[in-house]
Amino acid sequence: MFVEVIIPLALPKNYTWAVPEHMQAAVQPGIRVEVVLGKNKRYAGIIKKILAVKPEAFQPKDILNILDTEPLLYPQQLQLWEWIAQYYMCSEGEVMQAAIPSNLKLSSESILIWNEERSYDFSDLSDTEYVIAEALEMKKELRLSEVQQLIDSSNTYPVIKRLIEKGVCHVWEELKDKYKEKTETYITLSPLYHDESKLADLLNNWSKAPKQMELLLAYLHLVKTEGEVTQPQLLKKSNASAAQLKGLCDKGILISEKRAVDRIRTLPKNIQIDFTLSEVQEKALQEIRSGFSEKPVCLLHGVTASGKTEIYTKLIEEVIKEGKQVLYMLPEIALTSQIIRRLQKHFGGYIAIYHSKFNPNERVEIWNKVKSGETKVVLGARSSLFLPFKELGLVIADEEHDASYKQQEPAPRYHARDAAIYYASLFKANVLLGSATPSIESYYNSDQQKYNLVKLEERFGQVELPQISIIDIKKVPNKEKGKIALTPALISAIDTSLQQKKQVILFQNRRGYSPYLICNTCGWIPQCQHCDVTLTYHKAKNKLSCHYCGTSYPVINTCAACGSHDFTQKNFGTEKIEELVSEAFPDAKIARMDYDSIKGKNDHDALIKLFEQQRVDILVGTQMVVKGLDFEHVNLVGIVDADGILNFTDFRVNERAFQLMEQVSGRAGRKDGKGTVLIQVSNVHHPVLQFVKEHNYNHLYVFELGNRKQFDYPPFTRLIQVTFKHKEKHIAEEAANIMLLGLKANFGTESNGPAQPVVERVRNQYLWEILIKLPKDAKRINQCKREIQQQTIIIQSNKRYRSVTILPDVDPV
DNA sequence: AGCACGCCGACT
DNA sequence: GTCGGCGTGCTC
Repeated sequence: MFVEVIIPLALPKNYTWAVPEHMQAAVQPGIRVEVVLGKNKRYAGIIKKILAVKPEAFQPKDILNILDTEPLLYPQQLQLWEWIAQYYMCSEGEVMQAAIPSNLKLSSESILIWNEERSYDFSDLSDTEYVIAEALEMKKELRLSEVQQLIDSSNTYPVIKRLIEKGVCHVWEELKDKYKEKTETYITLSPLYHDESKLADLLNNWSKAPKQMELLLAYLHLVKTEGEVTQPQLLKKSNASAAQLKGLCDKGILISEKRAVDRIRTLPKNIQIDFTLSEVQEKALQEIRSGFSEKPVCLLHGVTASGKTEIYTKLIEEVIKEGKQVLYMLPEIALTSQIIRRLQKHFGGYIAIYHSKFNPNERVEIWNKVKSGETKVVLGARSSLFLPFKELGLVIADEEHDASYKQQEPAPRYHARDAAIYYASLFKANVLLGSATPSIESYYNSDQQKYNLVKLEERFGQVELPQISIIDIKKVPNKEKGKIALTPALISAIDTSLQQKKQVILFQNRRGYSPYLICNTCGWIPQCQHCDVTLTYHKAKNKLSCHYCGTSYPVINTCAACGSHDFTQKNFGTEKIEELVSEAFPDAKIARMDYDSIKGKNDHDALIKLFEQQRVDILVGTQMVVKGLDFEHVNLVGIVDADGILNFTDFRVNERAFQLMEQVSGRAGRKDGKGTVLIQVSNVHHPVLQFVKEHNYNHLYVFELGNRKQFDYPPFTRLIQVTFKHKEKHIAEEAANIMLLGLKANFGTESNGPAQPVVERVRNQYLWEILIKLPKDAKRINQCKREIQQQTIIIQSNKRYRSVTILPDVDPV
C-alpha cells in the first residue's frame, strides 16, 4: 500500500510513501502522517490518495507514523486544494500552509543530544563550540532555539555541524503538536461531604486555620449562586491565597481539577429574527431564491443602504433550519464589531468568527466546531474559505468587489470569492455575491447568464440616494498656488450640516500631511531611494515617508540638487485636511481615520463607535472610512480631491474610481433624509463623474470598453499583469525594460527549468498576474531576453518597474 | 523549506 | 591552496 501525501512545502508535485503492513488499516485520505523527506527532516503531511501500485521511478520510503484516528478534513477540502493549486499555479503544499491553522501543522524541531561516550576533554573545541558543549554536558539535550540564544547568532548550523563531526552530540528531530487545550482549574467539594450532616459536623468541629474555614464558606456560597466554581473566582471572592486553598485540598475537603474549556465564549443557540423585510427586499429575496433553482450563483446588486444584510439574514435562517452551514465572507477590514454584533444578535451561538488575527489555538477550536457541524454560520475573512464545512448550504461574499479578497503574497494567490464559488459547487451549495458596486467580472458573468442578477435599486425606507454636486476647483476664485483643499462651497455645506446636528465625512485618499515637497529654486522633489516615488511629509511624526515601501526619512532641509533650503509643500493629505477643518470649525469635534491614526484593530473599532455615538462631528479619512460601515446621521460627504482618484493610468482604475466614489457617496443620508455629496474636482468632464452623479452602474463596463476600443469585449480578457520580483533593483528594471521593448514572455510553468520567466500566479480568468523570476547575472538575462522574443506584447505600464501590465496577442487562457 | 553540491572571490 | 558566499537542484 502506498499513499500520496501533501507536504506543506512548495514541491513540484505530491510525493508518495509506502505504508507498513501494521499501519494500513488506519490509513485513509485526510489523515495526517509523519514522513521523512530528504536526509532526516520530518513533516506531518496529509494523505491525499491511497495507491495500490508501487511507483516505478523511485523507491518510496516508509511512513513513520499515523497521527490521527479520523480525517482532519473532508474530501471536498482536498478537492478545493487541488483546484486552487491548479488554478493559481502553486503546489498543494502551499495551499495546505494557508488552509490549516498553524497549530495543526506539525514541524520537526532539531534537538541536540549529548553523546555519552564523549570524553570530557574539550581542548579541541573553539570558543562557541565549547559554550554549547558545556551546556550539553549539563542538560544532555538542547533545542535549536536554545543554541541560538547561547551563541546569539542565527548562524548556528556550521557550529552544530562541527560539533557532530567532533562527536560531541547528535541531532534528533522531534515532531511536536502545538495545539494545547485551554484548561481552567475548577474547585469541587469532596464527595465525602456531599452529605449535609457530615458537612455540618466538619464545620461545627472546625479548629485552627480560620482563614481556611472562611474559604470553605465562600466556596459553599459560590456553588449555590454559580453552580460551578473556578479557582480564580473563588480566590477573588474569599480574598484567600492559593496556599490556603491548597491546604483545604490537602485535607481532602475540596478537590481541584483541571478541565479543558472552550476559548470561544459560547452564546445560546437560538435564532432571533426581529424584523420584517420591506416589499422591495421581499421581492429581491424571492428573485434570489428562484434564481438559485436555475443557477447556483447570484449577484445581488443593491445600492448602499438598501438593506442587503437583512436579506442575507433571512437566507441564513433558512439554511440553518435545513441543518446546513453558511459561510459569510467579508473583506478583512469590514469585519468590525458593528456587523459581528448584528449577526450575533440574530444567530447567537450558531455563529463563529474567523480571520487571520485570531490566535492559533482559537483557530483550531473553530476548525473543530465547523468540522463537527456544531457551528452553523462562519463570519470570516478570506481564509475562512478553508474551514472544513460538513454540509455547506450557502456562501455569501459581501462587498464582492473588494480587492482584499485576493491574496497577493505569499502563494497561494487565490481569490476567495472565486475559490468559494468552486468550493460551494462541491456541496451543490448556493453562492450570493453582494455589492453596491459589483466588480466588472461579476457583472460580466451575470451579463453572460453565468450568474443570476438581482437588483435592489431603492434604499431601505424610501430614503433617496444622495444628491451629488460637482465643484469645479478651477473656477474657485482666489485659490492659492497649487490646489485648494476646502472650497467655500464645501465649508458652507459643512457649516449647514453641523448646525443641523448632523455628521460629515471628508474623504481624501492620501494620508500624511503633504504628498510631496518641491525645491523652490530648482524644482527638485525628494524621492524614495528604493522606489522612485515622491516622499510624503507627515507632520505628526515630522518625517518624510515612502508610501510605497514604508521607509521613513528625516525631513530634508537642503536640496540635494542645488543646496537651497527653500521648499514648498505640495498638495494635501488627510493630516492637513484635519488641520484645515479644525481651523475652520474650532468648536467641532474632528477625528481622522487612516493607516497612520489606526494602529491596532481595536483603534478602528473604537473610532467607529465614537462616530456612531455622535461624539465626533467630522470624520476625515482615506478609503478606510468606506468599508461596509453604516453611520446613520451622516448627511454630507465631501470628496476633497477627486482628481487624485480619477487621474491614474492603471487599466482597472476607472472601475475602481467609480467603486470608490460610489461607496463614499453611499455614506451620505443612510437613514434620516436625503444626503449630499460634494465632489471637488478640476477634471469636471471625466466620464466616470457622470456615472457617479447618476448612480449609474449599468453602462460602466461599456465605458471601460469605449476607452480601449482596440480590444474586443470583454476588454480585460487579455490583460496580463507581470510583477518583477528581484532583490536587486537594476535587475527588476532590466526585466521591466525587456517587457517595455515589446518582447515576449515565455509563460512556461515549470519552476525548475532553465533560466526563463516563470509563471507564478494567476488572478482569475480575466486578469492574469505573472511573476517572472529572472537570473541574477547579466549574461543569463540576455539568454532570457532571447527566450522571451517569441511573442509580441503590447505594454501598458505604470512608471514604477514593480508592476507592468502587458497585453499579449494571444489569450493565455 | 532544508540541505548538498558546485562554482567563484577573499584569505592563510 | 582553502574558506565561505550564494546560485541551483532535489527531496518520494
